[in-house]
Amino acid sequence: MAELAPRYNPHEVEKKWYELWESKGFFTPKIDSKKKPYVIVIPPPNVTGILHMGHALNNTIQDILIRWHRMKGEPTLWVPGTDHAGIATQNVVEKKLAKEGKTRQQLGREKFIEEVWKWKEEHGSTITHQLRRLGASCDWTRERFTMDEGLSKAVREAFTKLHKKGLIYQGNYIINWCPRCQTALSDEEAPYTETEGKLYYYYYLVKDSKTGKLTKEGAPLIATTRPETMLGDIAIAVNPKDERYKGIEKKEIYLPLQNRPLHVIKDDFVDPEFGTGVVKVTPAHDPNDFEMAIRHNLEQRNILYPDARINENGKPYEGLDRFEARKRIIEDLKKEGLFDKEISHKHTVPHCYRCHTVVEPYLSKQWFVKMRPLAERALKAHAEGKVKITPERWNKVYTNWLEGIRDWCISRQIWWGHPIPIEGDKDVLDTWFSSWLWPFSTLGWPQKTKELQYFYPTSDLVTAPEILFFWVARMIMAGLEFMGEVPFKNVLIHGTVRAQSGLKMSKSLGNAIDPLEVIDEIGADALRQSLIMLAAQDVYLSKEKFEVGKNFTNKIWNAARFVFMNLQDFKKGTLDPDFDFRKLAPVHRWILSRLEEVTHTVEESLGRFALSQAATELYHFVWGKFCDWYIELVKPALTGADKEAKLQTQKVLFFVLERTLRLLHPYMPFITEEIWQKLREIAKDKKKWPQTLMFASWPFDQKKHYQDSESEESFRVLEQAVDGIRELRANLGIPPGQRLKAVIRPKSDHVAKALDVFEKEIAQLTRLESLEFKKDFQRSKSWLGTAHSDLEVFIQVEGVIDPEKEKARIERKIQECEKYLDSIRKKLENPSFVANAPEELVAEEQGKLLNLESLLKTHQEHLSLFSQ
RNA sequence: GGGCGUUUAGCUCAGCUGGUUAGAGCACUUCCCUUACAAGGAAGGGGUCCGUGGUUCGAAUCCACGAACGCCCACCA
Repeated sequence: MAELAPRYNPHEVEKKWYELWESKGFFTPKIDSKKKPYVIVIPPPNVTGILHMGHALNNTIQDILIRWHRMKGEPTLWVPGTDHAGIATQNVVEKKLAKEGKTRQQLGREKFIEEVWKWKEEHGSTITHQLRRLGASCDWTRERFTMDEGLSKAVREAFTKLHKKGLIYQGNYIINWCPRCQTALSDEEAPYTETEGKLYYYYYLVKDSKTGKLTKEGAPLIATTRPETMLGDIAIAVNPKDERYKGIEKKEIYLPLQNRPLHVIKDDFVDPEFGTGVVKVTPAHDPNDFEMAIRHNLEQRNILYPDARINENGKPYEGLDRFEARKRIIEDLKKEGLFDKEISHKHTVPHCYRCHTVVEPYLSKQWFVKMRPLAERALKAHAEGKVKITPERWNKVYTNWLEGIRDWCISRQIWWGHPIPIEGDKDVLDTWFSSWLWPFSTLGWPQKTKELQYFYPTSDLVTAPEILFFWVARMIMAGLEFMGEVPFKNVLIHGTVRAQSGLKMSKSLGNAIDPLEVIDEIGADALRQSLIMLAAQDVYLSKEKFEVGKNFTNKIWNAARFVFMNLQDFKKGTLDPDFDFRKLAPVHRWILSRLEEVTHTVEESLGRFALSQAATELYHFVWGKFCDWYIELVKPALTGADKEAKLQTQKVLFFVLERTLRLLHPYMPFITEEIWQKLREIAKDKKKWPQTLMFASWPFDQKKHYQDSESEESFRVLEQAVDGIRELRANLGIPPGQRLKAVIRPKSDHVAKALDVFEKEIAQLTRLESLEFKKDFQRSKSWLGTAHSDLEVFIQVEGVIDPEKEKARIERKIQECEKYLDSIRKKLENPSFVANAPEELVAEEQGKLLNLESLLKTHQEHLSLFSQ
């Protein structure tokens, strides 16, 4: 006979079932042309990654959707994989080499790439194993890596196609350059951070027409945040409408320190309000100046080596780091008497998203994708409703970005990545150039595989908002471009997981909670349930927040234990699916009606991606209805002599538990499978059951909606009656075991009728000696009562408590309370106590005060019972 | 400079399209180890739903303005 261990042991259970699921191939869907598949592609985590709470949330959501659809009988595919993460991975391997005293340059390119692959073989599966621990039901037989052969082929194909179409071009442009990683970065990879910087003012030089000498007299004053870039100045610019600088173009302007002649140009870009109204023009080191240089046909003068040291164009500062050069140049300007002032200036500075080094706008030859034509189709598809983003507000963010899209710099000067298939080019492609093909490259594209045909386009994409531009928007463009169809129909954007402090969780900040540690402590199900219940929006995590899930797991386990303990002699197996519920006793009809209701709300909530709401509904059904009321009500029938009543109860317990496990399974796959398998063992029609709960049918059925409003209404009255009696008992200090006589005065005939339905149950739950329903009950002194919306409840206190004595007892308590309160208040009103005592002590006293005040209020209310 | 989000109990947050007395978890108080569960059960205390004004028979919910905090985007040198 099946029974459950006194304690749920997540480790054992999780290992056992996951291995079985995976080894039996349960995660691999069968292609069935008659059925519409449900497909998700995983946002591939970095191959260097280890599972953090963001992943845990993201993948729990996906797994819930996947398991839900799988139970609905749809061929369900979740494609897993990892991303080669160019710069990140290269950094990791370089660090490893550094420990061995080696650099990648010493190794050479080929050897280095070998090292990376070696690293990948050894460590690359860390995160996918961690996903297994979480319970993720990915089809691991289809696991892909963005650098594996098939995907590399897809990348080459995509590049070639776009190149042929003229959508890929090469050119000298200002790009974001990370001097540490020594590579170009896309705009998205160079986020701006607000920085407290300086704005430096200094004079340029003008050639005196008489003496021919260079002087600051009559020369323009210029403001800049990056004085070192003056070494690359080609011109100065003013706004053509700026009256102050009328005729400036006739002057001969020279660059200080290098004493080079500069052009003077007029351009609308210059804002007369900012700084001095004169801009130094440095075409090779500023994107705006670059644009101006093109408009005015100016030379571009590069002054930096790739590592951001000054190059030979910047003599005499050659060899100095950019920030060192800045210092020296300011000093030299001061020496020459040209420096005017510096003021503090808040501005935003781009930083490398990988290493946080200040990014340098840098002129170099790079590859670009012309985005405008791609973006227009993506916008059109979105406008036609082919892709929907949830929550709704992200749709505008998406369209705004596409409308203002700029060309995408796709070449990177690193070694780890897809080589550009153009001869003689040493660059590799941006990592995202492989990820944007993910929804179809993983299914075999450019080959026309049957997988591609069947599973594309995918269904939903689940992701954090951070990569909406990086990834989601680009996938939509790629899908339309290469497949002629959007890659997914829905994008679900979930909240960001943060530490309690509001900061992003990160290892380096030491505020991270490791999901695996939590799984070790309380199990994957508890982690999943907690995360989902919390994740209605952004999640601010702390360890205590996992209590909800932990306690819930325990509750489910114990409820199941109770059921099993009472099914020992249960031979009749399952409740027939087409059993007529209406023949059952009201209490059974009630729980079945509630079960049906929760099934519908869960279905409805999942349908609009309100996963957190569905989780909360289930939680309250299991705990608040099934455990707190139904199990309690049903206990006597299970131990009583009425065999028919007992059997009926066993059947319903079995039925409700089994159904509930199915509803919970997407959220808590392990514990539900464990219990469900035990139910399966004792089921009469075991052979009809699927091998796993994963394949049990999802219990929602639109056509068969069982609702029993009569028993539900009666139950609401029962709750009021029971609450009323318990309230009186607790408030009057009557021991729980004390038998009582009670009278209920219903407020209407309707309520009276409802009361009759559950008369026995009311008496049972409140341990009554007798219970009467009297519409015209007149209270005498020996009865005390309380009112609820549909009824009033009275209990006889004569012989149970002495009302006078009880009244006196409460009055005494009130006095004690007041006395204590008084002493605390005095203490807190004493200024020297508040000033000198330790903070904790003061806080403690204040806490006591609040508690006592509430206690006093309670006592006073109890006292009022006697003066009704 | 634009855009978005958040503000509800001591703490962390639910509250979907406006509708009984605004909910949950944790914490707190009192009682209870009742044979599923003390990681539990029962009974409680605690809320001018950020502010102001408006729409409405009715507003935590809708609108306007404002405040605080947070996020995203943007070429002000």
